[in-house]
Amino acid sequence: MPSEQTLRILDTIRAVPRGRVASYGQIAMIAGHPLGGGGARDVVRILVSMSEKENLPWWRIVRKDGAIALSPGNGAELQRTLLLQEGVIFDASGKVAEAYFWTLYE
DNA sequence: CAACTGACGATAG
DNA sequence: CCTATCGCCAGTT
Repeated sequence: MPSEQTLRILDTIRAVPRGRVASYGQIAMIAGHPLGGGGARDVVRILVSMSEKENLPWWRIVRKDGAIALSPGNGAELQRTLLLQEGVIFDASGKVAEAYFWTLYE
């Protein structure tokens, strides 16, 4: 069974609005985890192991620089497609514009 | 129960 | 610009 911290992260991920993306560190921060890279690792672990079992919008999670974090051939193309379907645009370098990052204002 | 696994992020060189 | 290293630690096997 997931811990409370895990549940908080799962909940935070589910709270990302459609057509927006969030970074790992951002999720960790909102969920109340220590930053500096360590918190982001939590999000990674949770996504890797639980995104299939839980009902998570894992495709809305990207790296802080806007690039897709997945390795090519491991779902990266799928993630890009899913985001495009939600209206998220990628620039020439394959990154999401900062304007698409979830801001918590809504 | 021990070892392994990671889709990050900051920093230093 | 790039690579290397460290911090962080739940979940899976």
